[in-house]
Amino acid sequence: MRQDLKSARTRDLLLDAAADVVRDVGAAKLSLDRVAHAAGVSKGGLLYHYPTKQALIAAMLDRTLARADHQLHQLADQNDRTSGSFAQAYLDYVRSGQPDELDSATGIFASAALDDGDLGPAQAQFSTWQNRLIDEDGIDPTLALLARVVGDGLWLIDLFGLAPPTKEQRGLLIDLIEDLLPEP
Amino acid sequence: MRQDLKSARTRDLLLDAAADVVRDVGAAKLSLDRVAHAAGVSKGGLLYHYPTKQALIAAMLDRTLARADHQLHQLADQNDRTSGSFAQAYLDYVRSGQPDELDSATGIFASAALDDGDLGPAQAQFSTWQNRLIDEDGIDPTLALLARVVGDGLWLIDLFGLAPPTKEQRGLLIDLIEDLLPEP
DNA sequence: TTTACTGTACCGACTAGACGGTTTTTACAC
DNA sequence: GTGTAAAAACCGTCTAGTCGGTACAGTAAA
Repeated sequence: MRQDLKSARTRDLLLDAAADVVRDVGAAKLSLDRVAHAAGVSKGGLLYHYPTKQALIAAMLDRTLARADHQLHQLADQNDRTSGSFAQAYLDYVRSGQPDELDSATGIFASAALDDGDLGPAQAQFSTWQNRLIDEDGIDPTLALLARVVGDGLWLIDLFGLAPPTKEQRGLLIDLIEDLLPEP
Repeated sequence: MRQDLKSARTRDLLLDAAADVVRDVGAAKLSLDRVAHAAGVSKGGLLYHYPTKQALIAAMLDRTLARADHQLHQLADQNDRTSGSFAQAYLDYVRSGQPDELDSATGIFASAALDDGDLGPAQAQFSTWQNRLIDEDGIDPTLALLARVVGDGLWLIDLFGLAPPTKEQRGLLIDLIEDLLPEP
């Protein structure tokens, strides 16, 4: 239906705007007025789609997690390994550095920082990834955990800007871990 | 001077209370009234010591970083290695899991989440640690970076509760990395 | 007629910070 | 030691403003 398409487009636009606001002025100054204005939509229009601020933030988080999950699975399918393909994907995901991961981070960040801060969906998603790595990736669980912790570590270090390593340092680190993984 | 002692005690008390508030109700609901009430002090009294909310948060962050830095150096002095003692300390710091690291995290978390979110001091501190690991620890820089990223990764995963690994998994992971480090 | 909005006005709750006043502690003269 | 004046530490209220959410009347399109 055209309405649904248009509606979905506006809803995505609103999430984009909310992510922009978080990136530009910080999660604490994420207000409905600001998001509506950034999206070129009236406050009433925003509330038509997301009736509460909590709903808006939950949607940001959902989209963030869905996108990351999709990209991880795509990366896992691309590399032709008999085992460790998900661990490999985890490393591939953070190899290059900060492309739009910062954008992706805003969902989690906003949800964590804001009022209720329901990180439940994020915790569930990370738990799923962790299980997939540990139980179903066919490699030593400790190696899988290593890939996961390094991946998440680099990603979170980038998110907060806590002295992120250079691209070269990052590349060497990931090379080192890939050498530990069994042959494809 | 006695004033200084008493004053310092109250200031510490206020920082403790602020950390409690962040832990109990979340960083977004950290208000001056709440902190003052939690500390058993009036709002005016709080503002006497920390004239703005920003100053209070900055002080939380400072104390958090100073404590972590102190503990890291203490751990580094304890282990008798000719090289890699700081990397070893980094791993020791996160081996056990969440003792009071969550408490330690509140400073960074609150600062990041709240209004201005000046993470400058934290970024500087992490940068100092990173340099110390890479340049002065006498081991392969990539191994040093590995210890750092795994340490920070586990710590940040704990902070957000993003499917933290069990104590056993954590122990095996750190054992694996310690095996990679050169003999003491 | 339904969907998808716009635009404005408004309410109640909350909050940072200012401010004037009060108690406690310290410094020092005697 | 004692009195005392000043400084430090602290109290409680008030103000100005923000923000989430509601309400509602209207509009354009399908």
